Amino acid sequence: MNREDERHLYLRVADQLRERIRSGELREGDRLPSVPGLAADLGISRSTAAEALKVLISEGLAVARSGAGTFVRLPREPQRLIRAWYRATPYGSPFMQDMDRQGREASWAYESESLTAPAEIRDRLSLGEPAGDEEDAVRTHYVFSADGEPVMLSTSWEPLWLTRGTPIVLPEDGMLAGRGVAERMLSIGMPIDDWVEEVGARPGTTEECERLRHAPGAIVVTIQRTYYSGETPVETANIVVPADRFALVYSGRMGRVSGTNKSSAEDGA
Amino acid sequence: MNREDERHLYLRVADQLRERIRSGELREGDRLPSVPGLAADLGISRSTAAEALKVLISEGLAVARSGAGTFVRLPREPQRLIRAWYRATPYGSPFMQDMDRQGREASWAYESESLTAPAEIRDRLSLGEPAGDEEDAVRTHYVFSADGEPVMLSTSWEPLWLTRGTPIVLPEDGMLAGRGVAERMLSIGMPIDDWVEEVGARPGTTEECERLRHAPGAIVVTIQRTYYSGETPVETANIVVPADRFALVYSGRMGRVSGTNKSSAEDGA
DNA sequence: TCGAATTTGTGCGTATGTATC
DNA sequence: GGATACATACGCACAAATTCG
Repeated sequence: MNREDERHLYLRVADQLRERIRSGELREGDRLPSVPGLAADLGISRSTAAEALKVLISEGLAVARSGAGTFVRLPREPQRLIRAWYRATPYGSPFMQDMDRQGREASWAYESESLTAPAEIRDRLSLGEPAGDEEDAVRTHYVFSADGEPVMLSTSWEPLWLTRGTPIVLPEDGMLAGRGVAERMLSIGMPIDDWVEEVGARPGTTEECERLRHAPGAIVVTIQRTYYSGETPVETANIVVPADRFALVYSGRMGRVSGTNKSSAEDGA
Repeated sequence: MNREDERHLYLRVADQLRERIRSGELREGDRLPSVPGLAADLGISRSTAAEALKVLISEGLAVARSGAGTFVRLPREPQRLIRAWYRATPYGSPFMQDMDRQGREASWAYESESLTAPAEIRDRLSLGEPAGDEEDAVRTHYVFSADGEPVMLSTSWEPLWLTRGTPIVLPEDGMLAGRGVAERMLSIGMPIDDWVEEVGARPGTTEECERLRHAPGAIVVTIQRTYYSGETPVETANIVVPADRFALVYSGRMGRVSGTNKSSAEDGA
């Protein structure tokens, strides 16, 4: 199965351990052979044994606990978060819909504040230069939970010029609280037409991992989402989900202009 | 500036080097001090000096080239890979289009083979149980490069029952070589209508990181893409991109059934 | 073209600190 | 407290890749 004889000793040892995990001999949470143990069993040096374990750790297949040992940590089958479906409905919050679909109980906590948006957000919301230190956006921090366990962080920004004086200035206030951005914006005559999401991944910050009750430095998937009403950006959010628990699902149709777009829909061959 | 006295020597050395990069003293492509050099200058052991460099490498701030040295590699603003746009055209390979749009020179290498698809792929292609050890799929490994640098891996699977006996059995053979799946499938009367992508992130495997010339264990974004012609899956691929270089962009319209879908379009209030 | 010098990578050995059980 | 385990730090030797005269 190996493409070559695998020149390096520590890689061969790593392969061997990986195989014992793959085969099911070593299971989630089991202790891997210790560094001195491996060294003695295989007649190799401790440094080399340690090197082999580091390979598995860097691949995310194991975690080391100082003083205790090195333990198998299998990647979980991730839950699917449906981010786009070509039959998507615009009502209710996407997160709620998803959890409903999977029969999990969704809940969330939030905290809103008006302030002057930072440069990156100004850009995404086309806010232009700040007028002195005037507050021009509402920021809301969300922590979403499924079955009581925190699973998603979101920081949402809405321009104040849009919502000032309307009943929906505060996202989680009034009749439409918890109904999602789309419905709220519709209520003030700004129906959301388009969305753009930019997806990336990075190690989570200490704060993010704490809030998600996650191991420090664990990988998170980040989404920068912006909603548009016509050409006007009406909301943007930075969303963070733990990568080992969630996969994002996008879906669409190819080769045709979708929906009734002003830029005339021709029929693809 | 350091939050603590930083107990460990190799971390202090790493901090020092990182600072020299941050300050601009060391620039993109510059050679960092060599292991023996560092050891001599700072009066530390070679192993510790090497350890310090490994920290920078794992942070993606440097790359080592065996025999040559260790070089600064500054994080770039991530390139945007456009995965979905509601004005998308079905012709040409998506990767090529993207690189064109960004004025980068795209190239790729590939390797095709027919074999019996593994369980996970059978599932995605609706292949059912394997008939003995009969080959029933064509697998193609791709390495895509931009400006000579490998940036994306893809393993594509196509069911043999579809393409056997047609001019497009081998993806990179014949007239339509390099034109992308959509065009090839169209040529045998299977136009691609729908796509589904499942996006996740994890540490790269040793092999993936090698192929991408990336630090071992660096974070990769994974995409599982499946193309459908009607209800029939005609291709599926596992795509891997380094997370520190790319962000995926998805975009769409909200609240309407897109395109002319057979499953009857009702008009949302 | 060849070889010498340099550099990273691997592998070995040892010792010490510190966390966990 | 004692045994065990990982993490750091030191030392050395050699292989393989690269660079340059």
